[in-house]
Amino acid sequence: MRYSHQRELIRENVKGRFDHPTADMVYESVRQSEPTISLGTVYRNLKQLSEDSLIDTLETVDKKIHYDGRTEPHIHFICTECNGIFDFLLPLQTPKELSDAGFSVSSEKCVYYGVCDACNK
Amino acid sequence: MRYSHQRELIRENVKGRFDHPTADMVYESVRQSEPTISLGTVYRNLKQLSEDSLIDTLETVDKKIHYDGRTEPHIHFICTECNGIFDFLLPLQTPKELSDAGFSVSSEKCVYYGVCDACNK
DNA sequence: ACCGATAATGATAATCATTACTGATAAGGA
DNA sequence: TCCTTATCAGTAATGATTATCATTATCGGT
Repeated sequence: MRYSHQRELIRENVKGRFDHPTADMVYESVRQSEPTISLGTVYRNLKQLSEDSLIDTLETVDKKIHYDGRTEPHIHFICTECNGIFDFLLPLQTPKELSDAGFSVSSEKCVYYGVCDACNK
Repeated sequence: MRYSHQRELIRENVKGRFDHPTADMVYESVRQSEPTISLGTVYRNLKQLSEDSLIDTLETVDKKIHYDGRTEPHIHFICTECNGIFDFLLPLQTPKELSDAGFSVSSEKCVYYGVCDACNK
């Protein structure tokens, strides 16, 4: 991947915030210091950075893709009242530990990624 | 919710299959027995059924919403080679149990849903 | 320091899953 | 049966994301 000033700004922006921004949110933020940057450039680079695992993605909130500067293992807690997204670093808190912290869990969704038995052969 | 023939067909279709279909896949299938059903009707009812927890959703595959007739707790395994979606019923298999079954896990994403501490007050 | 190949950009058009709208139909209580 | 209104079929609109394209920037080689 060849260096580019725009991509570096985008990477630094996502790495330096913890509000799980969408492409548009990153665009608005980076635009403050780089007013001529294009929305397409932001989309293109966010996708590229996540494909190279330099940033992470979170698709389970609304119809938008949210990006996450944290690359260490952690889980997300989504509040069904305020739609806020909270990080909980691993090792994984038990539901009881979460409820003690004031977070009442009503459901969870867990997805594993990997290679299935058929493709492993 | 008032009874409707179309909604019943849609519910039965999703409940009777385990390939995590998209709205379009349900549409094509239900259309076999109900040729005049509208795609908008399928979208409307799938959304309504999932909001009432009669079916489940899975948003983490591609840009489409996948629906799931299983409502009992289970996790999904997504193969990064063939994009297949596999169900693993709870109690949760350990990564070792999965690898023994031929499924090699490379990453996982876990989301809890509930009410955060601020909204609980 | 210049050249050439090509990756990356800005601007904008296209895509496509989903939602909204509209007039007609049908469920179900009075 | 009549009335209210949820639901329908058909279709237009929405909106996030991706593709296109002419121009610009990066960077290894000369």
